[in-house]
Amino acid sequence: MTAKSQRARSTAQAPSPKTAPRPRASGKTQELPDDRRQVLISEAARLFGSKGYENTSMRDIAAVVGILPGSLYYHFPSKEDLFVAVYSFAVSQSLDAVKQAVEGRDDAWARLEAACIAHMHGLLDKNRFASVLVSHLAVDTLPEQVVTLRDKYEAVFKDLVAELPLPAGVDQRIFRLGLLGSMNWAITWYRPGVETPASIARKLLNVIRRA
Amino acid sequence: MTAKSQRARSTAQAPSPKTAPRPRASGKTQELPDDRRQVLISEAARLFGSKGYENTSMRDIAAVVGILPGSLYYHFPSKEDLFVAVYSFAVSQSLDAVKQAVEGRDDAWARLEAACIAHMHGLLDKNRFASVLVSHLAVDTLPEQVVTLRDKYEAVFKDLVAELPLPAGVDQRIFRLGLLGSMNWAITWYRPGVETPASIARKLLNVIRRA
DNA sequence: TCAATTACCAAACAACTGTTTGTTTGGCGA
DNA sequence: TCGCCAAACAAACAGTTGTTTGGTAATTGA
Repeated sequence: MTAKSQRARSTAQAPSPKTAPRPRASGKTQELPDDRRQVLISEAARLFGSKGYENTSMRDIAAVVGILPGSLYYHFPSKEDLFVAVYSFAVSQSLDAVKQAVEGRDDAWARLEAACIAHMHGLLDKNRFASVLVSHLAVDTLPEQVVTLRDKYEAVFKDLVAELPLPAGVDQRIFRLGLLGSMNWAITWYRPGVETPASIARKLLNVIRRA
Repeated sequence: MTAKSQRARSTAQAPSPKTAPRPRASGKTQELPDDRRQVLISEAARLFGSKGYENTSMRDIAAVVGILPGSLYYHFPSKEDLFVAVYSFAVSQSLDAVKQAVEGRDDAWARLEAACIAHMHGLLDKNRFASVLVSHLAVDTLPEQVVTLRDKYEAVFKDLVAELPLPAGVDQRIFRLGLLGSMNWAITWYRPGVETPASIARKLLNVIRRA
């Protein structure tokens, strides 16, 4: 994500094979003839999320997929484009999880709690598909699209907070940013153990929530 | 902070010139013959804090100091050692600021508020000497010494929280981690404007504090 | 005055980075 | 059977990275 990329970035979204891609012939147990692109995104997400963007090389990603580095460029025009795809995937996954957790519940606090639990789950649990969402700290080096996606995701929490019967004098924006911060920061200290992501989410909310 | 450094790291704390260093002969207006090492640390802190560790090269640091890259290795045996020095400096600075802000106050909430304001100030204000404290997200790639330093800093907040008359059922640890998270996360969204670091600190605390 | 030390320069090093290029493979529709 | 095309390989490219080495002015203590 260096400011000066080595080549100009295309805005295209990669070849996007409309015609069904042919299944990989090689390989022992025939895997699903699944969308190859999605596999790349998922594996890259895991690496970006755990090691960070700058500490993950295209060679790393290629290796875990079982491909040569150059071959990645058939699917994505640049590393940054790959990151955007990964981030976009993570946002849609998290959005789905949060929305599904919320729906059906009536009480505003219960809805927010469900959303927080879903958020923490995506952030800290085995999959950790959401961890890439918070793997980047230097915001001004983030591609514009990514910032847009992040805002889109956080808008859900904006709505949930708006529903809350908060006492006058409590800034909704600060409330939301504080809550998200306290949750996102958990990746710096969380270790699997007695406390689950869900229990942490509940406790964090409990600190904020008035008796 | 790659797990496998290119060379083994020394544990030494750099030459540490006890004898007064000679003033730079070159250069127009004669700067203070100040401790050179401290200048390096300060400039490196600014770069690490704003661009992040991996996006800051030894050449970047050398350039802002007006030195050749290799010359840095006279003062610090490796980039990682330099980072540890920077982090250590940031911790001691922040510790001083927080302790000074707290002392003289009696009320537990007032003490915590003063500490939070000091913390946010160091994090977001012009100097931003504390921003390097939160510039790293992947904790397991952090040098051990840095983790120790971080814990030492956060211990102050541990004490401040312990003083608080919190209602039963509120986990002190979660309270502290949540508060620190909500503050530290502010570097991802704070922009200088109407809201000051101090006002943000107060509002974040106000969300947590019970009426 | 002279040897030692401090703090640097100049130049290179190997390893690694993202990326490009040309080529090959295998299946599918015509 | 033929040509097409998705998807990969193989190999290199140029630039950047942290770091090392050997030398050299300026200052200092003796």
